[in-house]
Amino acid sequence: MTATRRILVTSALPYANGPIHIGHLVEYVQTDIWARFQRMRGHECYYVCADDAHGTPIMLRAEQEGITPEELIERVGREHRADFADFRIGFDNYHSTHSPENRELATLIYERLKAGGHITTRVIRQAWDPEREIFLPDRYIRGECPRCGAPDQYGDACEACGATYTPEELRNPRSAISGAKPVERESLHYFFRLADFGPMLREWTRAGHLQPEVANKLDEWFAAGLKEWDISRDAPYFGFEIPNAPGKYFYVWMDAPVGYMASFKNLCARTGLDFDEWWGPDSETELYHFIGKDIIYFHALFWPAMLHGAGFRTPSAVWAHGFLTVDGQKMSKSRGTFIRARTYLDHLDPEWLRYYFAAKLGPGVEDIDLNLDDFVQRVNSDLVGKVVNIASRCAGFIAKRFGGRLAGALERPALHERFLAAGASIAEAYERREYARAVREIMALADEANRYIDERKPWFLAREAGREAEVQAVCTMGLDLFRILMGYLKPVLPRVAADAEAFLRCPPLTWVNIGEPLLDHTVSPYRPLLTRIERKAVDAMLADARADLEREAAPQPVAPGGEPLAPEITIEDFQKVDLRVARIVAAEAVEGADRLLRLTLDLGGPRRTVLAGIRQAYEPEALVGRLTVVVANLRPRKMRFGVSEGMVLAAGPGGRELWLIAPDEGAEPGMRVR
RNA sequence: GGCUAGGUAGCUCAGCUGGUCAGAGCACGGCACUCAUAAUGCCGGGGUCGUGGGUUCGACUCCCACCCUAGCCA
Repeated sequence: MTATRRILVTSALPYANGPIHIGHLVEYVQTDIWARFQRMRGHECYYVCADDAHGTPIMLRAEQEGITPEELIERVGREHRADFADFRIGFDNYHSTHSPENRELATLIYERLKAGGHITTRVIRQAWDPEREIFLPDRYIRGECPRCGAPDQYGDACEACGATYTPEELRNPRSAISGAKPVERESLHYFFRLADFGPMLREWTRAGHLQPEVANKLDEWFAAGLKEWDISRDAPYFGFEIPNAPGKYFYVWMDAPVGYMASFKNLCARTGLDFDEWWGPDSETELYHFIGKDIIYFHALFWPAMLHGAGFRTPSAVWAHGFLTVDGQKMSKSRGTFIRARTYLDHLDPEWLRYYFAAKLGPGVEDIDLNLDDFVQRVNSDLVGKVVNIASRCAGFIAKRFGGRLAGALERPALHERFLAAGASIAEAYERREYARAVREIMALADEANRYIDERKPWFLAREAGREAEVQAVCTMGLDLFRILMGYLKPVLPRVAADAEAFLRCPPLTWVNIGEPLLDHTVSPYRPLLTRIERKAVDAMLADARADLEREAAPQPVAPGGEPLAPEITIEDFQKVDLRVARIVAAEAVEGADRLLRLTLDLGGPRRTVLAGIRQAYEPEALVGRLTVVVANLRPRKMRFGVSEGMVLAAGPGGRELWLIAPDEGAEPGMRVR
């Protein structure tokens, strides 16, 4: 093996305004497997991440919840950490972009870029919400698509026809925050002169730091020309203020990737690592960023340019992956396939999903599909039926007949060697992020191990007198093969591997010690290392996911009292309704009508007769003498039992559940209600 | 609309630079076995490799057009 490498890996920073979902997890699982693999190889490998905590959406969401942004990101950060921990994502550090380290580094990078002449300013015109007094990002302007006329589209693109445009082109634009019509307003913005780094980037993107298909994509962008990048936002904004620029803040995407550095710096403070050794321009360490394909632009252009321009090292590689679909569909809220990490954890074992992702992940940017039927079958047959089964079918003999004692020699050394030899190819697959290939090769070995046991038939030998030693030898061999398989799967299945180590009573498996068989060694009694997935549990999870969404889709103001709000009216509309205080001077049941009471009302002068449908809720006697409110200018309506000259106001769904509206003490009949 | 990636057995996927490349796992059918969380082993059925053209002695593999899916367009 090569000399010890020094490796720092990152996953993209999840945004701190919402929960982790299983789509996010593809990336964290992918990165975690890679980091665990590197550590098993004996390399020095750190895995850091952080919450991406700045920007307009977080500011607005906090406001909506009536808390400060700091409180919001603290709470979401706690949830994120818990979700990751439960999925056994083994971060060495998890930090936040809203941290002193990030402020310091973002500011430093900015100042160095400025000193290098790479920052420029320019006045731009932007949509402004006159009611909320805030500049509106494109996503916060809604209106009709200028091309196809679809209503309620974002300010940058139409979801119906796919057109892209600017917010100014939108028809009938409205602020998504206040509903006000946006106006144009000028503001001084700060720009990063990306084109200054054109030559450097062209070289960097073709120097093996990116996947070939990603490099191809960048060529397109180069061809289109590198534009200046707008890195400032105006107050009010939740983020870091730009030095010497009051009221101007770093755009969230400016300080987000700096969060990688900040998190590592925070780790350095805790562990004594030397930050400069890892981030200095001549660093000899390796730096890898795992990202989703949607944020390639930021990581393959802006980020290397920023780092280079500020005198830091550039990444060894940026690796993009595709998105997750569920049962072939984009994760969809309406289909109930939008599954939160927590919802998954409430019903299913995280190791299952880690395995399934690994079995599907390759080095490219293709999307992967979580097919739930396939998920159940694949995990059950591969992991439970094949791998774990090997231990299970050998352990019984070893425990019952030999008190847990393993034989002193391997029954078939050549097979042991073949399993070890396969490790090179498996390691190469992990290294290249060809996890699907690694898993295929490991499962082929598991098939072989099962064939071996089948061939030697320890259950048959056990019945023959004098062949005990063979039984022990075969099962020892089987457990040796199992141990090697567990070692190869350990990056994917950390919990199962740890339990297997406890069962085998062996030191933590590494790529280095995996070749050392356990001989003349006592193992613990076997306990099932992994159980089968039941389709029922998957369905229960889906039902929960749907319930989550319904809760979310029906937020408080949508249907107060279980009834949607009527269309908006103006104050003029309301003033047409003449509401008056009335005293009920007489009330009697209407003959022949189950629901009606005939009320005689005093409106401070004229008397009115009103037929009210409240009979199931009120006894006539109880109403006499009390005050209520009546619609006094309602056109009289002729009913079967007479003419009703108005309408009394009552709340509730109807029947017995009706409650008359009454003015407070002091109101007099005839007073108008406004 | 432009660009990128992909469309291979019921499902999930391998198939490098054209000539045993038509494959694997799961599912399905039969047999064997019973140590194991009904697990395992052996055998088998099943695909005109998105559609239509073209290049070639020969194409899943190259070229063109079209259809479908996903993503990107700062």
